[in-house]
Amino acid sequence: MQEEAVTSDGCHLLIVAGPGTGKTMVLVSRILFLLKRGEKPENILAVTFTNKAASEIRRRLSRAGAGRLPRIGTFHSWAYGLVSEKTGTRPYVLCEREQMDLLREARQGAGIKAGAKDIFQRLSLLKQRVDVRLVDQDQDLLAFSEEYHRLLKKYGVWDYDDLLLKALKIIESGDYACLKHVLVDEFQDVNPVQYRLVELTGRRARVTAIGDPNQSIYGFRGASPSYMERCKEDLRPVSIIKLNVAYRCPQKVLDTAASLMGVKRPLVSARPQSGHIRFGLFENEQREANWIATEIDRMAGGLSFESFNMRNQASFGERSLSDICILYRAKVLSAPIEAALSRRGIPFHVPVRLSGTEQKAITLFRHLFEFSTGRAMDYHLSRLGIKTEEARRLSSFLEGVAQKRHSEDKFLESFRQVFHVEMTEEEASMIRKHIRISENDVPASLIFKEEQDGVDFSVEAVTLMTLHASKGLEFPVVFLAGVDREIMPWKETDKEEERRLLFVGMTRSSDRLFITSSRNRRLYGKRVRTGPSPFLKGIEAFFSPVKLGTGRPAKKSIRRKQKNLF
DNA sequence: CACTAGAAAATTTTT
DNA sequence: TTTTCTAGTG
Repeated sequence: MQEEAVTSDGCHLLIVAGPGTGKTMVLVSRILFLLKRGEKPENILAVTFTNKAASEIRRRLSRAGAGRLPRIGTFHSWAYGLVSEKTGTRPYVLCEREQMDLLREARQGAGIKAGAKDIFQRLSLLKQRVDVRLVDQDQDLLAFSEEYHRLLKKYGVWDYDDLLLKALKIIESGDYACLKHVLVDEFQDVNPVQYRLVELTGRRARVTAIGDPNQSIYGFRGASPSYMERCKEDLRPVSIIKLNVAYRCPQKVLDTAASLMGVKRPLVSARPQSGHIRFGLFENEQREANWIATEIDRMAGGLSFESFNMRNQASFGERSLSDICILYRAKVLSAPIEAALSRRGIPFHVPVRLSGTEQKAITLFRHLFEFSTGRAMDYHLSRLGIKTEEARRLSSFLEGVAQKRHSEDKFLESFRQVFHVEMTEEEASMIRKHIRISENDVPASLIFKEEQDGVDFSVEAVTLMTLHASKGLEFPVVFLAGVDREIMPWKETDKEEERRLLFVGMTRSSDRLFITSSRNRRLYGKRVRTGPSPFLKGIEAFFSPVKLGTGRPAKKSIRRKQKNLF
């Protein structure tokens, strides 16, 4: 099936690829196939949702000796390319923080009482759709939208949504460099504007769309899995290929996951039969966390007692810490787990999250820096509270700054002297910690250190992250923590999307899967009664339960324990 | 405008 | 419980 997907020819192609079926491999191989067949790289475009995914594809292509690479990038970088080509400028796109600042301003200007975040969320979702008329919306939203877009225009800056909308206009006009092949990864995550972009491009080019409707977990930001069905109508003629063999999960995990989704025919595992699924119900989140920590300790060969050096060579049956991940629905749930791991001296890493203060400091620096590159100068000046006149007189100084590749400190120092911009030492150190001025790009640009370095999975540490962040990753040992009522699914959210989220979590495992839940949980300072997630009902038959609280497998009273679970 | 007290919210995330 | 938001003061 993979080969058929790679070499399919003649019309559009929809590849339905379940977890671990070799989605990225097929995508990369197909690009190689097209290149080898003589397609010019500039006629091929591969679209992803994240820069990380784009780099991964680029990396794999290079390693396979692809030679000159086709265009590979996110939807937004594609849009950015179209817009800058058309307008002959380099649009300045607001980061999240800048956007928030601007929308607060817009909220003031429009005199709206409703919460800023709330009204903006609504507007953004609206802008991701093509089938809604703004005129039909309520007065507050209308007034807000008008003021917000007036500000964007005034400052000459863009937001992400507008970038895509403008790109759509360009594609609609037909005035763009022709493509022959467009390949879209994670197709189940497209929002309406992105879908329309692909569909329109598909009238002149061949589309290869790869995705898995069961892994659509971004409905809250406008995505809809329905497009995987809809494209069968819009992209014609289309071949549809399903990849049914999974190379990651053991059969048992696939069967359980299929049962969760109500799928009749589970994927077929190509792995040697292994893997078991254990379920543990605990009294509270402390016990749950302790049990997870103890289990990891044991699996990794007793970290508490072994010497540090022994850790790297996991002996037979033992696990390396980097093989293990703990997933949870929301970041708030990680605290007790982090504490339990720390108590046992088990190293772990969590994706960094920037505090509000850090974001603020970084944005301040971004304004300074971007101002010096000469883009959207009025905008940055207005944010910094510097008069335009004052700045103009210093233009010669500025020319120097962007070119000289100053270190972050030097850069700041220059600005302090010339503009008297105040910055506390605390802020400066936050900036140093997270931001670097790129030495490779021309013109120079800012780089988030974490973004560049990413998570280093070779480090001997357990990985903690949200279920969402785990999509696309794979670990031999997966713990799904806090699979409770009210948490999974989260409060009043879309149940089916939450179900898919659990599906994503379960299918990260290439060997062992642990699911834990708690009867009581402290959440936002309140103790709430939870208990197992309703999603687990109906699939418990696949689990081996864990004896409550102690961490020992329940050998004797399995039946009774199972009855008690719900 | 900068600061702060008190209120209100608190997922999930990328660009 | 902790962080973020916002209106109101200085």
